[in-house]
Amino acid sequence: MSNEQILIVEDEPAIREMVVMTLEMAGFKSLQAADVLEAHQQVVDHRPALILLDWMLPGGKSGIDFCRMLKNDEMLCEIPVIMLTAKSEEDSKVHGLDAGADDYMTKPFSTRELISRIKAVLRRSRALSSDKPIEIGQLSLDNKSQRVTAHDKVIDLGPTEYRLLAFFMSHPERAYTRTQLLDQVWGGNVYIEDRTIDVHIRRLRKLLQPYGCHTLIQTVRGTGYRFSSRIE
Amino acid sequence: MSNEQILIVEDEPAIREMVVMTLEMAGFKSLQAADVLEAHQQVVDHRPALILLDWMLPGGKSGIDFCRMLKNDEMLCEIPVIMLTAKSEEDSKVHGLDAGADDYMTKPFSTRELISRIKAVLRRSRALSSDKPIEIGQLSLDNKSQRVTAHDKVIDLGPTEYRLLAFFMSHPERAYTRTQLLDQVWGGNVYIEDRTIDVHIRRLRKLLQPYGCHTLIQTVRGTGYRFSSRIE
DNA sequence: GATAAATGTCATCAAACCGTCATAATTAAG
DNA sequence: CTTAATTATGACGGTTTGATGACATTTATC
Repeated sequence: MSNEQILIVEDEPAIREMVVMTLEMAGFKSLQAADVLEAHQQVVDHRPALILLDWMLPGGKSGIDFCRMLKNDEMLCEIPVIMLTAKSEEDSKVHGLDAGADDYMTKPFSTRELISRIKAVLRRSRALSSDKPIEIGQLSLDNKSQRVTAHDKVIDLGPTEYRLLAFFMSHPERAYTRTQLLDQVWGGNVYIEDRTIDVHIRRLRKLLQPYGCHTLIQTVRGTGYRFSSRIE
Repeated sequence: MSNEQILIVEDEPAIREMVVMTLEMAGFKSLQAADVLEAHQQVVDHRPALILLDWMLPGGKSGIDFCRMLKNDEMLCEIPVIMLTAKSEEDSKVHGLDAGADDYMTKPFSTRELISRIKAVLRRSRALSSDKPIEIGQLSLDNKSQRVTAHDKVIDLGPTEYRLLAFFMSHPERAYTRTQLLDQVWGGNVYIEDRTIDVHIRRLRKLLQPYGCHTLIQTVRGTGYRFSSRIE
């Protein structure tokens, strides 16, 4: 049921048109907005499946603010957001992710890359709600029964470890800061020490160790952690 | 596929048409309704084998209300319901199940997934009304004679324990919250304490214990319970 | 109407889970 | 090689959660 609409929020018409073309060639329907106000209208009216959001926008509110607002809205926070930033604003990567964006891209980007990222994000955002288990390496996480198995053996995780692993497995191959993990796994507005993450990572690793899967959770020094099936 | 009619309740004609097409390609007959009023009419007139129900509907009554109403109706509560929700309303999956829905899907969804879920739900609902008992592990539940046996010995269960076990055995390998169990087993809108579930679980386990089947009912800490033949 | 079975609620207990800290180990930089 | 920064790890106390037994009320049965 590909009623999938993708909203592109971008002030420069040329870029917007280009993206729309790309999207339609790939079989997506698209919506457009030139500023935050229009964007908000479109989101409320059509509930797009994904939002491409320029970091710099005219008017009082920037893209980051808009993203924050979305992610704080109970009804809208599940819509995945890909932030678009100019190369000179590279630093904004971190800020973009902190605002709750699901991915970011630096302009200029190739149409191929755009489509592939969009598909990746959509796939990810569906993964958890689907009733098929997520399988990575020897690990299999079944959200329906809330159970994790490795080599067909059931691994008994506590609630928090389960949520943490579920997040990692639905967002693999990318590093997250402790703050991001707190936001995503614990949910916003918690007053928890950053370092507590270390302890939960430790516990998770310990539980995965007997199955040799602890190597999947990798430390990214100076940043945080990453779940990856690639060997470090 | 026999004379099975599936009712799709959805206000947007485009989506409705697409679903109808999908259903017919898979060999199902279909009925349509755009709002709760029409839906009710169709249900009374044709008694469909299954209902696809949009969560958001125009008019005073929402899909959830309609579902609750069905599940409270002695005559209609056996008709399985699959709730359709927009992606951004993901939280509603809990509420959907709480209202007594048998499954939920988030839009947009693939036609393949739709058909597979429909078949799964129909299979489940047939299992209970079929002549053949449900057998899991050593346990056998025969809905015709309303009896449960293990190793050919009859286990004497109270009505509530029987319904609880019947629900579990027709929905294995999935974690349910206490609230969901209340709505599914006790029927919607009951004013019963969540914790009461614990007691019934306890009673059920105690009765199954002599046959070693108590391990089938598993605690999912922080969530609720699960019926599973896989060892923990 | 009396007895027995079934059911919902509560109080209590034990286990688990979680967040924090102190300290050890590791890594990076000078 | 030293030092500073960062992460790993073990332990602790408080809190939450589920298990369990007892009890009161309702329902069914004779």
